[in-house]
Formats: sequence, structure tokens, C-alpha cells
Amino acid sequence: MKSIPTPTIERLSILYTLLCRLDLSKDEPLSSAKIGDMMGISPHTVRKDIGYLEIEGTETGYDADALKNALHKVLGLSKNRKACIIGLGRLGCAILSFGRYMGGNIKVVAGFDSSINVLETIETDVPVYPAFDIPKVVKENGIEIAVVAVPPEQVQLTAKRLIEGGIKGIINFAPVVIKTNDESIVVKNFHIMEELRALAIMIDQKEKEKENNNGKDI
Amino acid sequence: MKSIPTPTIERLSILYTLLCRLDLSKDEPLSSAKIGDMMGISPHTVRKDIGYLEIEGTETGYDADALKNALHKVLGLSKNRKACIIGLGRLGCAILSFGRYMGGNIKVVAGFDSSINVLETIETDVPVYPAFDIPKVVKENGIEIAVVAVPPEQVQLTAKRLIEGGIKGIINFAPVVIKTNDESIVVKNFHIMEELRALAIMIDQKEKEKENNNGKDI
DNA sequence: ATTTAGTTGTGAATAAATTCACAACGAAGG
DNA sequence: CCTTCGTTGTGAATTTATTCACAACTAAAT
Repeated sequence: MKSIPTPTIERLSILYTLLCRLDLSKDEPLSSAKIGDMMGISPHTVRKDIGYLEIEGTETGYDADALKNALHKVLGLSKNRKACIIGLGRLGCAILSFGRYMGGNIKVVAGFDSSINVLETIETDVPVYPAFDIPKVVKENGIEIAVVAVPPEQVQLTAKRLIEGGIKGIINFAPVVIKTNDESIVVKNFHIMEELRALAIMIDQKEKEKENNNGKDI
Repeated sequence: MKSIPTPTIERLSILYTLLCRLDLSKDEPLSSAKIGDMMGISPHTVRKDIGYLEIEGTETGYDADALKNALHKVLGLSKNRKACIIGLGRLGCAILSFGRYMGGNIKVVAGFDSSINVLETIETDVPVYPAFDIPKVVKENGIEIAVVAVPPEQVQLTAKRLIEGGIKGIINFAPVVIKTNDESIVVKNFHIMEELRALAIMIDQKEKEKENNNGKDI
């Protein structure tokens, strides 16, 4: 009953999408090696991860269906969850639009923007509200998760409103760090541009490493 | 001269945006505590991270300008880099559009899509090409970084083409894991929907934890 | 001049995550 | 029946990252 480490949770979530895409009809068993290969991780990690899915019986590999069911249970996919998007710019709308891609259990039930103009012209079947209504709408609808895609200046205010509404988790796309002062709120940052930069650095580093190796090893 | 660990690179990159947003005119020195607070991390981590910026002299805190310069140097921000976006759906376009947000050194010089229709109707000042031209365009322009935002079925083909063109780093938004078979290519995955799910699980876990604590501690 | 408060830098300790190694099991094929 | 191959499950080792603890230094104040 010990809690599952974060990296494992993330991998299990990815594994689930992978299984969904897989053709479950052909029931050749999935070995940890095969899964690891598909996920680009080691078979050891796969086994450790799956180990957290309590009682995961096995034979000569994992049964895809059983795995999927276990994941379904552990990932709490039967529980319906409500989410909202704050900031209906390009990114916000993009995310809003692939809400339906994820066949999952998380439903986007509200969009927010501070511009009346945006609210009036947007085309979507999700109801949209002005930003100052966040606390009320979040509370009344029992929205648990928020996706924040607003400009950096508005982030703290947005966070404040969300917390006021009793939000439980936030995904933040703004290039700013959200501070909650509340341990129990889970925040996940997606700093896209910063990651782009980070990627560039890592490229450099690898190149230098390689040069060094050439100089020394050969 | 030892290589910088990945988490540190990512934090430094975030620190850089933070400094850019900061008003550098008021030159009160930045303490690690202050920075840590702004970034939501511990002052210890801040100091360790900054420690990698070779020769970072200090007095009674860090000088914002000096810090920024050091970052500029270590993050290789003087080096111009070319990037491209593959998949010009909503997400791809969103990212394309905030290319200009990042005042940085990474410039998006090409977009790709497999649909001629998309290519003909899209409005952007970035030149766009059909997907089968990826290897050629990437090679000829010396594009180092690719942002992949295509549907899952097309990911592997896209990756193949990018590698053929000599890409060095890939940011992948598709809900599929990219395998490169080439150690030297850096891949960073953004599995948005999967992270959303993961967030939900972590919320559950925290709630259970809290319940347990209430039961036991009090 | 001395104390005090605040800071960095960094080796050491801790915590967390990954990888390894191998026992234990099951199926397949003599 | 016995051997062989391929598999999982998991404690131990290793690697990686974070946090701690404290010496060393600076500036300011008394």
C-alpha cells in the first residue's frame, strides 16, 4: 500500500495509452522486454513499474487485457473527473480541442478567458466564462483539474482564483512558476520554450562529450 | 568541466526566463533564498545549480546582471539555432505562433504537414513544406531541433525522416514514444494527456495519504 | 574592533530512482 | 523425466538528485 513514485505513475499512464493503441485481439503475451522496447525504457523498469499494480499475476509475459484492467483500476479511470482550461488563446484552444482525443475519464467542462471579446467569438461546445468567475464555476461544478495557458502576468491571479475555488491539481503552460502555499495542490509545469532551450543545451553537451571521447579514446 | 545534470539544465533555463522578466534596473542583489522562492525550489538547489555556471562570483547575493550573463553563456544563447515544426494542426500552429514569444535564439524556420490542403490554407510567415521534404529541408537549412505534433500513426515515419535529415533534438507532443536507435539524438517527450491522467492519480494519492494521516496522527 | 546577521560554496548525508542479479516458476521439446 | 529457454518478482547495488550542515566571507552597526 505504499504510494507509487511519480515517475512510475507517469510511465504507467503512458503505458495505458500504449495498450489502448495496441491491437488486443492478438493475444500474444507482452513481455517486459517488448513493453520496454516500445516505451524506450529498460525491461527492469517495466517490471518494477508493473509491480506497483498490486496482484499482477503473470505467466510467460503479461496478458494485455489483464494489464489494461489493472491500469484502469490503479489509474482510477473509472472515476469521472472534471477539468477546465484557463486562457483561450491558441494553446488553450488546442488543448481544449484534444480533450476529445483522450478517450479517457477527464472531461473539460469549462473554459475561461479574461477577454469578453474572446468569449464572444470562440467556437466550441464547451461553456466559457469570464475569468473572474473562476472561483464560483470551479466550486459549483466540482472541477478538480485546471489547465493554465494564460500570459505570464496573469498567472498568479489565476492561481489565486483557482485555489479559491478549491482546485486540486494544476497543469501550467505559462513560462512562470506557480506558487500555491498549499502542499495538497499538485502542480505540473510544462515550460515548453524553456525545455526547447534545455534541449539545445543538451545537444551541445552531447557534442562536446563526443569530441572529447574522440580525442581520448581513439 | 563536468557535464551539467539534466534537471539542473532545465532549472537554469527557467531561471533565465525569470531573470528576463525581472526588472534588472533595481539592482538589489538576488539571494538564493529569493530565487528559490520565486522558482518554488529550495535555496540549496539554487546554489548547487548556480554552482555549475563556472566562476560565478558572489558578494551578498547574486548580481542579477552577472547571473544573466553567465546563463547566457552557459545556455549557449548567443548561438543561433534553427527549429522546425512538424504537424500544423492546432497544437503545431500554437507552438509556431509563440515562437516569437521566446525572445531567444531559437528560430522556427520551417513548418511541415502531410496535407497539401493545410499547406495551402495556412497563414504564417514561416515557409511550409510537405512532409516528404523533411529530410531535404532539414539538411539544407541545418535545422537542429524539431517539434513533432503529428497524429500518433505518423510519428515513426516523421522521426525517420528527421533522422535522415540529421536532426539533433526532438520535442515530441505525440502520445507515442519515439525510438531513435541513435544515442546522440536528444528526445524530450511532452505527453500532455498522459500527464493530465498522472496528475489525477497524484491527487488521489495525496487525498488517501491525508486520510491516513488523519486516522493515525490525531 | 567586534559582534551580528546574512550570504555563498561545497563536501557529506540522505533520499529517490534506476539498474542489476538471480531465484523461482512454467512451457516446450526431447 | 529432465533440460532448456524465457519469463517474472524482488532484494541489493548503484547511480542520480536533493537536502543538509557548516566553514568562510562581507557588510553594517554598535
